Amino acid sequence: MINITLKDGSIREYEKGTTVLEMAQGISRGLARVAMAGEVDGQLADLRQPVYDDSTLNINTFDDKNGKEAFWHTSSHILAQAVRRLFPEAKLAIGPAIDNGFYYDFDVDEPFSTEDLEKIENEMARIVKENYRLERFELSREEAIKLMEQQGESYKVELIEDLPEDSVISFYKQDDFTDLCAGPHIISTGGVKAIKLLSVAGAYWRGSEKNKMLQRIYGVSYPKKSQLDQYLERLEEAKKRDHRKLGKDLDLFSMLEEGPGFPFFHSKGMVLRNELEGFWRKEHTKAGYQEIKSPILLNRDLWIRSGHWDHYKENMYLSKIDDSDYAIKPMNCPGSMLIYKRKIYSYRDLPLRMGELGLVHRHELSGALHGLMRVRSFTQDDAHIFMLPEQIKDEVVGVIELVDHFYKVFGFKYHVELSTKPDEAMGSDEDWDRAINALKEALVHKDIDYVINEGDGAFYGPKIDFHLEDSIGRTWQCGTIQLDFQMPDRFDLTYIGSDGERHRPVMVHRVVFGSIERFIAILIEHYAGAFPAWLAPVQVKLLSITDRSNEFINEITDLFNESSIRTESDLRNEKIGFKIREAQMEKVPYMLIIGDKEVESGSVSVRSRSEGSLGPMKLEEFKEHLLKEINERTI
RNA sequence: GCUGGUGUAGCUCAAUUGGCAGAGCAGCUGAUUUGUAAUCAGCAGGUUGCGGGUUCGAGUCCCAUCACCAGCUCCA
Repeated sequence: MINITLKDGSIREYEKGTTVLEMAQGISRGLARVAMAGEVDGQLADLRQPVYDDSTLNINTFDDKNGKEAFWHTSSHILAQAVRRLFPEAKLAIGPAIDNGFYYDFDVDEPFSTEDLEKIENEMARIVKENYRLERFELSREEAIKLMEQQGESYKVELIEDLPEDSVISFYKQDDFTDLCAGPHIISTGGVKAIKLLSVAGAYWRGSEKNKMLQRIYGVSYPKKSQLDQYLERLEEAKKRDHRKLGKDLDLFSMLEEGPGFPFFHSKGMVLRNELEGFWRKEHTKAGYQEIKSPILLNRDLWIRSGHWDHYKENMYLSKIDDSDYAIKPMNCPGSMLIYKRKIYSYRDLPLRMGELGLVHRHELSGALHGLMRVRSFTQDDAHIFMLPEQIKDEVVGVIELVDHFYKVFGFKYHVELSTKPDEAMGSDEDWDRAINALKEALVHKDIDYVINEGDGAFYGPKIDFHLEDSIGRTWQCGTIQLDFQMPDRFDLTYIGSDGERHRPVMVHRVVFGSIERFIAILIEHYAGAFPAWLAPVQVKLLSITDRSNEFINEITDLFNESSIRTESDLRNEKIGFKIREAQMEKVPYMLIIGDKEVESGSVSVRSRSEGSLGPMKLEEFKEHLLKEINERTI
């Protein structure tokens, strides 16, 4: 007999070799019905897996990450089986579960069409209805290769050949369809009640453009139809919020053929930029930053010195001036380095925080461009902090506090990731350990949970990334704090220590917004274009009922202008319903309706974008209310 | 950059097998002076992304090119 510790801490006895599913059934029939995978001693386990030793057990349902993975993994097998039925000549590559669903790569002569997707989806529904059990079996390397060769699956053979010597080679079989797979899977195909194939796209075998382009089919599936509908609704909602559409509708910016990847900001988009930059300046001054501005165009020698010429040239825009090579900056750091080097610093001068809203240009691949999210020219809210080694923790804490403050203003939740030393890295192990520990200490000090990405740091230093979550649950990486062991070396930066000797300062490179352009894109989608008053391009719109109120409206406009409230008036000879409709579609936070009544009483009739009519208010009272809302940056 | 798709009026979209490029909204003009999400009428708006080709005839078919979209890759 073996002892199994359950999630609630209770211990149960089972026969050796009892499977995870049997245990789930023993715990609760309800749980067994929704079980999709298990965790044995924290290791992801298949439901069919027998357990031979004392272990801890956790049953995963669709609500758990592991459960989803098993579910979507099975879905991808159903997809592959359906494709094999309809297109017997298709070769299978790989088919994993992803964050939101699954995909499978196929090698076929003809790309799949939309009609094909429909047929495949129907075939998948049939396989679900036929409710095959997924049987797991293991083979030796030779047998595995032989089996896959028999089935003509050359990609699978390649995968098996690349597996480590001692690895278990497992297969899953449903009906007459067998696929190489590590698992786990749900018990039978019948559990996948709702499936939607979303798209087909080309994808290289093993992600390398040197390899053959395969056809990748993406899909999602859920245990219940209602969950699928909910997911599809969320996709629709995301589409409605697309910043490219709203950017056009709200007249914020445009992307033109004349400058692919180079955004044009319209006056309303500039209001957003200026507000964000103003907020940034104010908060950074408070936090002890100096602001600098370095040139956009700098000569080749600098880029050689910074290392960009050797490692980043493909992405840089180059120019020749008077027979010398120049490049447009793809990053701001070299400029900051030069400013630092202008002086000799004492250890008493550190930490030195130099901020720059720096316009950078990078030649991104044409296929990578995406609205304001991915552009070729953008403004980083950069800053470089030069410090003593023992100041790392305090400085990082300072940046964390700044980032936290910024994201809270916009109502973003966020999570943090810490990336450690990669295989190829510069700097000694001691430097890395000390730096990583300082980063960890800072996070612990601020009581922030974080995920560690082992070996995912840049070769020049470890980093902390901030991933913010928007109003419909998508995450975006924006802020980063990056330690850099390389730049101070390359530019031979020094400070004079208390011992009178020259020392190398530690440098941190950090951004809060990431890029103003991308941040604006995220804000547009986060707020669905309905910006809080402090950001709204037009904060209040004055709507006349008849032209008898024009004079009063002009007086109000002057009054608001004096307080820098962004005001527009609509004096057209139109019905009030029509004016309200337009102002509403422009997502103006407040509308003031001004007719004879208001002129007479000197009051305004207030309508809020979100709450509708608020009734009459004294003019001064409304003004104070709005100013308070703007100054407090409330939502 | 690669694979597939798309490109028609300022915007959203129509146009049978290749056969006179059309509608709504926006714009302009006129009427209407209106109370919380669309007042009515009229007018104007186009080298169908750009360049070639096939054809009696091309928005439609072919070639090339640019941009965009979905992915791959990369990343703020």
